[in-house]
Amino acid sequence: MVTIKDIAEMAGVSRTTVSRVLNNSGYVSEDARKRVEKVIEETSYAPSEHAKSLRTKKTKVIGVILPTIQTETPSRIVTGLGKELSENGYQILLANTNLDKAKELEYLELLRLRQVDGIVLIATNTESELLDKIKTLNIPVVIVGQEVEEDIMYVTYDDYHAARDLTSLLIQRGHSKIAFIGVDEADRSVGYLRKKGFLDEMKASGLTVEPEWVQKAIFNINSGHHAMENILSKAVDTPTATIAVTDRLAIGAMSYLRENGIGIPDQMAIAGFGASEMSQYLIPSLTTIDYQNEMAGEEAAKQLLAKLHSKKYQEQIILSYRLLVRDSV
Amino acid sequence: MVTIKDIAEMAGVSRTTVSRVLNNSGYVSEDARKRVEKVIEETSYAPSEHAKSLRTKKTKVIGVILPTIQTETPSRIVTGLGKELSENGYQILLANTNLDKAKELEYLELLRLRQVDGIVLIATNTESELLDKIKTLNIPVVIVGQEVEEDIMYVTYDDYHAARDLTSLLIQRGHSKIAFIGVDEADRSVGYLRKKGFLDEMKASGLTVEPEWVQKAIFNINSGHHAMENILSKAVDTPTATIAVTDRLAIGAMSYLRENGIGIPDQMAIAGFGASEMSQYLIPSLTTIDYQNEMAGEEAAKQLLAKLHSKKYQEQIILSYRLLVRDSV
DNA sequence: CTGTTAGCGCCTTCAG
DNA sequence: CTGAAGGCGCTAACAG
Repeated sequence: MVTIKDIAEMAGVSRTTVSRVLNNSGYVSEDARKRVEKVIEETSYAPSEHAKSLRTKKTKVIGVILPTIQTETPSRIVTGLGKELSENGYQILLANTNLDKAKELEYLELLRLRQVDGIVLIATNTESELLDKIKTLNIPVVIVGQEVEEDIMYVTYDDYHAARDLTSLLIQRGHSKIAFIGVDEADRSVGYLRKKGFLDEMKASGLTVEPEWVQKAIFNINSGHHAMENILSKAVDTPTATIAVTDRLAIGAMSYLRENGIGIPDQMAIAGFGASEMSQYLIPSLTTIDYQNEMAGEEAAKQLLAKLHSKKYQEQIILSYRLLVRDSV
Repeated sequence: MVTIKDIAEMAGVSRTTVSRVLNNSGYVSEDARKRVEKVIEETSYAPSEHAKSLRTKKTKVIGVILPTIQTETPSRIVTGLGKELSENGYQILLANTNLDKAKELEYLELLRLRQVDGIVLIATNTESELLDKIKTLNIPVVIVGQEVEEDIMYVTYDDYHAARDLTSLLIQRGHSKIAFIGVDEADRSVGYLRKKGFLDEMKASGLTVEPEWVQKAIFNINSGHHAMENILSKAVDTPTATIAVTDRLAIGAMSYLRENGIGIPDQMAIAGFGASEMSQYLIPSLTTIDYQNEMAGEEAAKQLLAKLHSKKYQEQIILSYRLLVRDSV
């Protein structure tokens, strides 16, 4: 393995000088620089990142913790992160919890040991244990997808108003009996805020919501199927529209409707969240909310990079959304 | 930051002894071990990975190069990789080429500089430039998704026979005019082998294939839509079945059929590859090939770990598949 | 403009 | 069973 020492000897200078041309720091004569660069070129030498990290305490690595990589939202976020980070010479160390909440804490610790320069946490909860851990970490952390206390950086979406808008759309279309397929409220963004937006908008329009219309599901297609079954079998007063907090839940719900010959949107309108790629190819195409996940990833990267370079950047970001009105309503 | 030196002092031993208990190497008296462990516990000390790497030349990091993270196949592979690797104390450094082939080479080099212990390349081509680079790398590399020369480790799928089986199924169902939506043959697995399987099976059954029936698409849903349009508008003799080399292409094709009131499977049967999650929720549900992508990831990890620990493990793996016969044929 | 010196935190002979 | 010493490859004062 060729090291800085070899380069120095071959170029007839000291290691310091080599280091200087490597890092573009301090003064180096044009002559010396040329010689060093030539040798570096010839040997295709590249400095050891580990030795550098040991010395500088910087690693140019960002840890990314995510709940799953099998779902569109986190994948898009990581794509956005990757773009922005790689452009700036940073790389991603991936930590996949596979939806195991305990692993979030574990990985936070692991990434600290790895001395990553920063961490992006694609969060599904905002428990205080997690937030406390983050604060003790002493590494810049950005949370994506959840709004948290003011002293932690985050980038999230305006879930509350998205839900209100979507509900409002259905009401405008003449629906007054609207069902809701949600998820656990521990997920503040997806579980709590989307539900609150729905309920508030219903209330603001003077509409009531029967308890049976509100179902709690988990994050998969089958659960949406099951939830729709519950709504239709248990509700005394059958709703004419349903909002599901993710497109996958909406897809599950649609499959139940179709199996039972219930027309969409005539007998049951339906809408989701997330603008999944499939949503436009469904029959009928699904009305949904488009969050710009890739941009969220890019913003998170920018926040982190700004922090690492001691620059100013907005530390709390709430991104907007687009309502994609399609044939399912 | 607490270092091995601090621990040594606090425990009243030398750094060497601390190192020994840390790595479970050499002899340490029960007494000394206890003291050291106690101090480590109290200080929640953890050794610096960088210092360790500098010394040992091992990093416990595996680089993963993939074409995109937004598609199910690579996501599943990474999930499988992650499981197996994290269980063995390895972590993943992610390199996303975003389908830019030039970046494969670039990242290979970058990962070498990072001194990763091994590399998994989820490959979409087998160009010699790539393979040559891999051989000069001097780091264990596993290729996933392509079959390559015998001196490189790989795990891939039996694309050829999968395609033959699928074609055979359609023929058994009475189809003799079968169209094919493929991709560029530079992707040997998806582009070349699946096409060859199709053609060989047709030939073996004495069936001919009109040139217009064979379309070349790219990896997205719209391209499948477009390909189906081409097939139906250009073919003199209209086929009664279509095989698409990915589920996404099949979904695009289905959407074209539906827009044009062409019944599936009555007027046009259709089948895909990949067992995407959506495939079972489509109307009609899509006949497809289930490759066990997560297992492929796990196998790749095992190959790499075996190599790193100088153990024996099969270096060339071709996984089988399951044919999921559903309503679209 | 350049080189010397001194570590960063760890592991690994080599002597006890 | 334990410790001293050296060095992995690099950067950062500091002194020319």
